[in-house]
Amino acid sequence: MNGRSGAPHDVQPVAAVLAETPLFRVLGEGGIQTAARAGLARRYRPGQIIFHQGDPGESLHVLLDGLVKVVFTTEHGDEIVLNMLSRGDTFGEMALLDGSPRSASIVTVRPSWVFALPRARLLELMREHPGLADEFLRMLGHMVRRLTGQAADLAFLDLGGRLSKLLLQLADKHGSTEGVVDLPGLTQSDLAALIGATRPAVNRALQSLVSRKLIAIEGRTITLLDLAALRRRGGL
Amino acid sequence: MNGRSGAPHDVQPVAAVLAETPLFRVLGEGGIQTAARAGLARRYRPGQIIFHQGDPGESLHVLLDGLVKVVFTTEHGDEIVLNMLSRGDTFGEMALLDGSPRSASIVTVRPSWVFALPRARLLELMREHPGLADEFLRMLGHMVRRLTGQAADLAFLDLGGRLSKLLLQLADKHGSTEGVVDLPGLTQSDLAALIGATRPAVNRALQSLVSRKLIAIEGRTITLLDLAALRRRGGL
DNA sequence: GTCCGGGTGTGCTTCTCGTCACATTCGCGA
DNA sequence: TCGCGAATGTGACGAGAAGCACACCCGGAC
Repeated sequence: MNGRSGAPHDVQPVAAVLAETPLFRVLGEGGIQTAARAGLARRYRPGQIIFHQGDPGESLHVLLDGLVKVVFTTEHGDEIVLNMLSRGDTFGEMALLDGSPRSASIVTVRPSWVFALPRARLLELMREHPGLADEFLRMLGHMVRRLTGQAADLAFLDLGGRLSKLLLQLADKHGSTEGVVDLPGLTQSDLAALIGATRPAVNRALQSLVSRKLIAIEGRTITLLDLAALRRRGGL
Repeated sequence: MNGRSGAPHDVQPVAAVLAETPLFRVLGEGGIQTAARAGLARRYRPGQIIFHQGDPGESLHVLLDGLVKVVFTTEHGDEIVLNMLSRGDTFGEMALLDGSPRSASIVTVRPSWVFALPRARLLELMREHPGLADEFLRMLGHMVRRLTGQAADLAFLDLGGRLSKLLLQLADKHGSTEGVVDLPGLTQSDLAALIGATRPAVNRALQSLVSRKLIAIEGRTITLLDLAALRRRGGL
């Protein structure tokens, strides 16, 4: 970190994170360096918007560090959080499928460091490395599966079930320690938007889990005490 | 129709439908013929299962004629209908992204005629016609958008709203006449599974729409009387 | 014709969860 | 250190929809 963050010059740290992602790993050492030089890294403060739903989309993004939420907004202003992303996750893939506008907004929750690769550069890379295209398709498959699962959860699980499942997922994907959800900046309103519920309802559901000793809350840190019971509650 | 339905020999009628699909249209006259010969067409009675969720998936399918539903089943046996498909629609695309098992089952609602193209054949075609790959990606983009919309609907619309929206979509996509949902074989249970609700609740919501003169029901035919009001009810 | 089964229309009860309203606490900046 | 706004914890109320039960209707099999 030399202060000139976002400059295409400090390639090494960018390449280091890209090497951790399933998508870019297939490029190999050289390809990753090329990719890192082909894009631009930028830093964002919490609460900033990386791009808006509806914007023209011309780049693929990789979250080098930090935490962001994927927010879908309806015509009436209702918001649902489709996903939380942390280090090594990619977003903005939809722009590469067709030229269509961004289907959701990306909002930072914590200070974040984001790498953006123009569509044209990525297509070049794909031409050179067919494995990249394969991996890209695998990503899309995963996304479709996750979305259908989310729809099924909304249809079949009650609020407590959805919340239990969400906590397990958050701890698994973004938790620093096993079985702990410690995500500064993530409010109960965010949790509510992730499971399609209201903030007061989420609060009550959390308290209910606390009283049954399935979780413990201190400040913004949620510790999962009874994983088995939570999984049962979440329909797993 | 010569009785030997499904034989790879009667290429012309298959090619005719393929030419109507956005995906295969890009192949041009010759490519479509090749594609039609590379796959297999089969006929199904109502209620049959074309493939099961969990099956290994090694082919892309095109619905040449008929009506099928895409059913996702949870571990507990709860079912949600993700989509209805009619003539010219494709399904089973997920198998081509990765080698993963089918993510949903396909069940015929009416007598259906289905074309199946093995994964390997499709990949060959894509190598020859790069436009096919582009079109395929566009399809996936559309699918992702539809799924996020579905999730948002489940989160924000009440049962009546989801039902209104569904009726508009069904009339638009599968209706024989403008503003009419005439889908023999499609039960109220199916409607319920499409919007994540119970069958009695759907019935009541339908009756409510009837009493307010937004729709009319005679037998299995639903006529949409007040499109504007339905759209409003469905959050459009 | 008669039986049977699946699909449809309704009534009733229960409970979840949205809505509104408010007190309390936390965290950050002046 | 104080103060203010945001985030959190609760209470009361009502609407919506699930669950359960049952009557009716219609079409096909025998």
